[in-house]
Amino acid sequence: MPNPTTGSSQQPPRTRRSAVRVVRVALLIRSHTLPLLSYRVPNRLAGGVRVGTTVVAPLSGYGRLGVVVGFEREGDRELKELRTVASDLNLPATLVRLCARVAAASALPLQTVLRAALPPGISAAACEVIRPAPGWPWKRGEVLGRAELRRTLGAAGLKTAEEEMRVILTPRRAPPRTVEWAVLEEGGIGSRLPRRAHRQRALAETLERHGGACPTAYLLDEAGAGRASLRQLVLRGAIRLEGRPETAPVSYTRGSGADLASYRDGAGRALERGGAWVWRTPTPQGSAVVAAIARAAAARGGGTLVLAPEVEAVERLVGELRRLLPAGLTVAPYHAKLGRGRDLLYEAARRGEVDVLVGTRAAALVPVGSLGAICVTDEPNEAHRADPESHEGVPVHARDLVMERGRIEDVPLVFLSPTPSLKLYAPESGASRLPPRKPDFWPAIRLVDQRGTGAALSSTLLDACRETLREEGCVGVVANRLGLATLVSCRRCGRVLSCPTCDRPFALHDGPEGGSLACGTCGRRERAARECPACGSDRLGAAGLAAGGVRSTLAGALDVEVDLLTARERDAAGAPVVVGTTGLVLKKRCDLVVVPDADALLFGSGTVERGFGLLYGAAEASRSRLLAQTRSPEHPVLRAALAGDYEAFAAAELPRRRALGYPPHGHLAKITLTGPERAVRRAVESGLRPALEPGIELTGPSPVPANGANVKAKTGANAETTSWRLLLRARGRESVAAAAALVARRVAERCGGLRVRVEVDPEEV
DNA sequence: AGCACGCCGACT
DNA sequence: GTCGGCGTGCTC
Repeated sequence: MPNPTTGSSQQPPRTRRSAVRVVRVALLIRSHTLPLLSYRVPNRLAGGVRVGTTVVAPLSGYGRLGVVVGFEREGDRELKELRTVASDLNLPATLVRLCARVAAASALPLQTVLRAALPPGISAAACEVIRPAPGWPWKRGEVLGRAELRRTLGAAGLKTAEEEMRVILTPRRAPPRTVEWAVLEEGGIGSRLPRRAHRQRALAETLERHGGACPTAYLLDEAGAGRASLRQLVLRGAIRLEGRPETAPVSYTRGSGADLASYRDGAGRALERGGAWVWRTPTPQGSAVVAAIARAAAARGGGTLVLAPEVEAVERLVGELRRLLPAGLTVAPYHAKLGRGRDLLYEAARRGEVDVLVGTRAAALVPVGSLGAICVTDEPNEAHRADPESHEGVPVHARDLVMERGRIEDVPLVFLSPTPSLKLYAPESGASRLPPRKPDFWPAIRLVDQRGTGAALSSTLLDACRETLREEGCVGVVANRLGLATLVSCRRCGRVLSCPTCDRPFALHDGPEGGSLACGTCGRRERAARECPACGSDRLGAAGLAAGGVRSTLAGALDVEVDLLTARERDAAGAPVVVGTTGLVLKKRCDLVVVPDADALLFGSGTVERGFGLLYGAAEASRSRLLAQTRSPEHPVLRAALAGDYEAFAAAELPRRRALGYPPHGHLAKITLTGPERAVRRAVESGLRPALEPGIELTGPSPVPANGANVKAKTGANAETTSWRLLLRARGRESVAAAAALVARRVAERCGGLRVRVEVDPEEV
């Protein structure tokens, strides 16, 4: 069978005579059901068309941007011709193959993945006037939007104009933006400034330090001056302002490389042997390990692609790499917040001008000239996968994406984390292991057995906090649940107040009139009840450790200011005690880290694997001591996490995963259908179940409350249209993905009222 | 019958 | 993404 991305094996396009005649094209329009289409290559374009060439091809009369994804033998079918090639958007053939694999493995349309691999901000509607017809208001060579052409020529007129090649679609990179620069005039300023003009002097000095020219945005920021001072300098004739084309934010390293020696062997070994490697390295050593890998790659003449989970981590890493790597290498960040600069970086990386490209998952598909290594930091982090709900980027974990990329481009991969995901650590994943690095420091651990106590915060815990505060240390308290309490129950009959739709206990949130009840699953909010709905008693009591409650209890007991740190709020910044969610509290290092409910962290929400990582991270974030309260002090996962013993954890969990058929031993796809129950059931029973291949197991549909209030608002879901979950399980990843893709296509084609979303191998089910 | 509207499938 | 076909349902 001919491979769709490499072409038929019968007629390899080698010489001019056998140049490609017919190509398979993925048109980049927002339609999830449009198949790949075939076009004839006109003689004038023959030779310039290969896999990865971006082309303009007609579809219902109009030109469309597309990517050549394969060849085909000439048949007897009448085919339309390609119109032009848009050569400054071409993708490397290897990247197209990667996109095809990613699409197949994730049940996503190839078009969606290709779009993510193209430079951001393409103007796909720009048309160039080639041969203006008599009477046209435009001159030859003029570029204008398709909308304007249509307004003047009409729909039919535009079609004819395109067919006669009077105008052609010219998809192009985002036009370069100009930024304002301040330039020192001849003769400088120096003594001519009045003595009191501090700001102007600061500006002038900063400008001189930058060699006499600098973008004004940086200049004002660095000198701490406003535009008024800048104006003054212009009026004095000391400087002038001018527009210059924006440049990619590529910077040079300026270190010595001296701190990297101890990681040289590991990095060298991975790059020498190639393939995928897991390197268990303590989080604080992460930057140095990345630097060592980048250095080893540079020594072999290759660039390095580094992936970090969040923008903030990317920027931090760029700064540290500049400091750690020997002078003379180029480093650049790549993430969505760069705006237009991202497009320039894409181009610089493609031309091989960036030695180390550090980016978020958006960078995983960026072409990098002479790529020598790929490095994924904080590998198990879920932020490495785009939220499938947001429709931004490819909802595939960067780990899985670069695994494929490494294979196709034959580039060594190194995955870093002290607690790698088990699906990667399992020997069956194909990743080899480098000798793990020991943490430089591990805190003293104190485990408080809470069995048989009613107190939420033990006296041991409070004493430990007091002691740390006496020594002027800081305390970080991990409480992942928001609100004052995780549940409200009746003290008389024991009834737990729960959400009527989700049947999960309500959390108690702060607010007027006794606060409100909030459902963590669907986002439902209610006024806090005064009486038990079951027995009418007014003896309702709140329980369960939540950030807000822990904070007020601690503030009262310790008599200090306590900062609450959650995604939403942060007050009392700089307080000696911080209570908050793991991600935020563990970012800052504390002398004492307190985990008041280790059981909730480990088993409360999500997988045990994630809980293990969080607890391990809590220990890493401590500069001196860690205290954890638990009701299962003997639990092996808890023990392993607190002892920093990942190997013991993996040894216990890996056989369990194998037995359950979790990745990489088996694969699953999570399919979410949104719509009325009857339509969902009909679609599943008549359309899907009979179409499944043997060996693929289907469970569901089971109702899933839309996750969070914001999702509900976005999708307009209501009581009649809830979401339904289907799970597909099979041994092979490709077979679940294929089945999931089939489901998605069938539902999209036949069941108009339903929305489908597919996630292959989600991090959590 | 005549027309507006919306859904569906084709487009290469 | 764009278009035409066709069915539904409403109006003259």
